[in-house]
Amino acid sequence: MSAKVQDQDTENLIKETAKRIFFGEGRFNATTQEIADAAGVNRTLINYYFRSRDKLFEIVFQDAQKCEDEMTKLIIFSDLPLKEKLAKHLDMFFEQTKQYPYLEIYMVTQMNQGNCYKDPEMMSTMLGKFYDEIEAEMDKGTIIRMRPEQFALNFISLASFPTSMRPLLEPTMGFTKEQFDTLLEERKDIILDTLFKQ
Amino acid sequence: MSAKVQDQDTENLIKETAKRIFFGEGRFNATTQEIADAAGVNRTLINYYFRSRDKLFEIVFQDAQKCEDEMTKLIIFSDLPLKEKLAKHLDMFFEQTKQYPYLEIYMVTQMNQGNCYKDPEMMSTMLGKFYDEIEAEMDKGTIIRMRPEQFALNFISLASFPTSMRPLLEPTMGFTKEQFDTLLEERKDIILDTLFKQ
DNA sequence: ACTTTAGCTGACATATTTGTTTAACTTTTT
DNA sequence: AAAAAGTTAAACAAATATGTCAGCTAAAGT
Repeated sequence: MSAKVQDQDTENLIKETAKRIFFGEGRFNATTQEIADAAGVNRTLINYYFRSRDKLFEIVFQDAQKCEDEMTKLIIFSDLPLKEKLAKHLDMFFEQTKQYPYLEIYMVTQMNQGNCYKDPEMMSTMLGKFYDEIEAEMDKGTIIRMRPEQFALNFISLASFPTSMRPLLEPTMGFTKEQFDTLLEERKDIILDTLFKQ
Repeated sequence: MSAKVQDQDTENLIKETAKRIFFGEGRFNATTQEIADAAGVNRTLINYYFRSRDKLFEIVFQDAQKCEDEMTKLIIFSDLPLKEKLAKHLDMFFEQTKQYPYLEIYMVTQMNQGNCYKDPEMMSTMLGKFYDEIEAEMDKGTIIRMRPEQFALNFISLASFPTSMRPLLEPTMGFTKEQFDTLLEERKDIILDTLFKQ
């Protein structure tokens, strides 16, 4: 039993380290040796626990993706008014992308290579519900009229882009790490103000 | 002389092919053989013209980046009112990202690995001018008040995200290629309507 | 205390990719 | 026609990364 505990420990250590290197630092081409070094374990342990580098990557990827999806589901299906729902999603999202800023970017490069794990069923259910709520707000006049898909795109753009492109934006716009953090903290309100009529 | 022309042709053919594979198709790990095959030339020609795969990549990358920068400069320093300036930038930008959707994403992964070629001098000049114009619009009351950096982030987010994340968004949101194209074409007006008060 | 076994390691074999070299062949230039 | 530049093919060396395997170690079970 406690053998299994130790197993879990090392296996998990490798997994978490790989996740950090891949999606926290954006080093998608990191070698098994680099991952092993970062985790402080022998390289062959990666093969021992995960068979191959590809499998490790796959597991880590699906892991991170599932985590994000669960949260999104939880918020979307909550009974809050739309604006509060979005506010909550922003909180969660900023937290998540702070830890793994490169996850979305990686998903983009993989999606077109056929490595996709999104559940289209769930996705369309969630989007449908989301679109309905957006239309209702437009009827109420709290947001300007447009196709709900466009509103959804606006929201996800305003939320995702600054975090997922941070490594590019921060130096390009001449910010220090601290300044950019401040900027991001202010963004939650900015985004809601931009999306909803004042 | 015409030897040089032929030289230019093949050299350019390789360059353009590599650019397409890297930043058009997002296959950042494409081998020299794959590039040569796609260009219909012998693999060793890549070494002949560019010494190494890395040099080729570097040249192609800087090339694409310079192209984008030139356009941006041209528009930013034009004498149009802000809203029209942004409209023009959107036109240019959608055109560019349609051709090389993966360019920005790649820049993100490279920026933090130290491979950065942005001119900070020029950047801060452009941003300064941009911020001033934004403040002027806020004074006029055509956009809601916020730090100009936030407005800039809003703009670049709304413009960039849907195109640079297209490979992810299109299937996730359940669009066909045609539907997504339509969506993007509508976006120019949507973005301006979202950023400026009605 | 002894055996078993999971966890772990070093060495090796293999595959992939890259860059170089040499020799031929073609086209262009002189 | 000769020379030069462009191009291809084949062969090779070197580097890098990956996966396997036999065997070692230390903890768990008996």
